Amino acid sequence: MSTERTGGSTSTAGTARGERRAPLDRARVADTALRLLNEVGLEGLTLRAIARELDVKAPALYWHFKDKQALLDEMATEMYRRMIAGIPLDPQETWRERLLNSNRGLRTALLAYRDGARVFSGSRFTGAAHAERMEDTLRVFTEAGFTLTQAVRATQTSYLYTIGYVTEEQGVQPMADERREGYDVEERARLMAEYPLSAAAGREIFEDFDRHFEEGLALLTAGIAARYGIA
Amino acid sequence: MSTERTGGSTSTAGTARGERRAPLDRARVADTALRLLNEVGLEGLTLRAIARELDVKAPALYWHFKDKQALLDEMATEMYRRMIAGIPLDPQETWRERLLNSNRGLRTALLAYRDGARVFSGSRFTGAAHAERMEDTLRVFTEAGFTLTQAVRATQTSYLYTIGYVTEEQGVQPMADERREGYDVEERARLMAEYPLSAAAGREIFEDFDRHFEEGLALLTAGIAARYGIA
DNA sequence: ACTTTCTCCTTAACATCGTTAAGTCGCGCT
DNA sequence: AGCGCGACTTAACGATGTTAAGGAGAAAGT
Repeated sequence: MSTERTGGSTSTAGTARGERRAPLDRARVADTALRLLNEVGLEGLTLRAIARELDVKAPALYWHFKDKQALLDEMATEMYRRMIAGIPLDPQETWRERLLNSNRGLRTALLAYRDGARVFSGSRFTGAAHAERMEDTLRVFTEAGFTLTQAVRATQTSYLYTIGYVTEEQGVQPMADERREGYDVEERARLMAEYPLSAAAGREIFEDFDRHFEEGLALLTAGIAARYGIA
Repeated sequence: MSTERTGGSTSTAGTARGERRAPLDRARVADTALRLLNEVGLEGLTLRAIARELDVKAPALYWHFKDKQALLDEMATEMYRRMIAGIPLDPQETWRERLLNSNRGLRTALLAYRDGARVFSGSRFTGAAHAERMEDTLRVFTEAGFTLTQAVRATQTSYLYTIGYVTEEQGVQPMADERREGYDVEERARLMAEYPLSAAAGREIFEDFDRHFEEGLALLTAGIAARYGIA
């Protein structure tokens, strides 16, 4: 989506003439791995599959990454970069807008990749590239009257809610169109016939993810405003 | 912790005399696997290691579980059973107490096992054993004046927050005493010298997990009370 | 111009993993 | 006595992450 493409993509055909393929770098590998992730999912994302996509053999990846986790870390970092590129930062935002926008953007970014939430929460950022946006968000909050402690609590709590939400969401619905088996709402209701409230709750848990995510965010912003006394 | 133990535990010694070992069942396997989880972590929890602990060979587990995921599901279900056993349900509770108690209990239950949150959130309950407690909690909320929709939103949102919180917490601190490398707060502060707010936020993110978890819960309860107009 | 060094990748191999197929051994039943 | 079935074992398969050793070609040194 972002950087240029060079090599032949489809298979093991190799470069056509004697032209040498440009050497890999971490960004190209991470980019390709993210594309592949959407086709095969996290459990299908093997080093050999990634290497094949790059027209290279698996051990070549160890020249650029010390192990698979380091590659996953780079993927998470790239996901984050694309996320903040999709959320332009407006210095005029209120803290509410900032909180809503960042968490909506985070959810969208995670949903953009199959198993995105699991990749993201199982990895750590490489470098300190994420600090700039964090700094700006904390500034928005402190200038709105929050103490730094309150600002961190507010943003961190909603961040963790979003991660938890999307993790669960992608467990039920790996991609926007397909649904994982074993989550038929009606069958669940039949199984829980003895527990009417829980049975009815199925629809509130396994459907309408967009709306329910928003409601959770609304609860959080209401709580932040109420507890910290900032409108 | 809960059921009786029979076989020799330490190694491959086998039963002493001609006495035959009692046949396995799902509960014994799950119990042993949970104990082993704390010693070796999720990535060390192989079928062969579990089998060894049970004085059995790995393929024997396939008599009781269709695959490894089914065993992990049973482990998650057992974690849940032990959790609700640790939180006696008091029908006199207010919705606030119920919400605080269940989420504190959930966090404690997840922290009781290395990688507990990842095991839990990656698995699904076997059967409908969890419905009883869910029903009771929804009853507490609806009798307090919430609509069913509101009750589900309130409990689900805090549930997802807790899962997200502990997942992150165990990423930094796999067990109560040990800390994973790469999370030195002071080194992080030095790396983020250009971003003073973010640097200072480190302490608010990577230390004092108990207190910060509580603060997030407080934000949520405040938000639920405010948005749904129920004291 | 020749050699050395360095970069980036390949080939080969290892230990380990989840999983399946086929066989085994004792127990209860008829 | 023979049979069937429950509960395992032995053997093996393909795949995975990872390491060791080597090799081709560009860059650098003298």
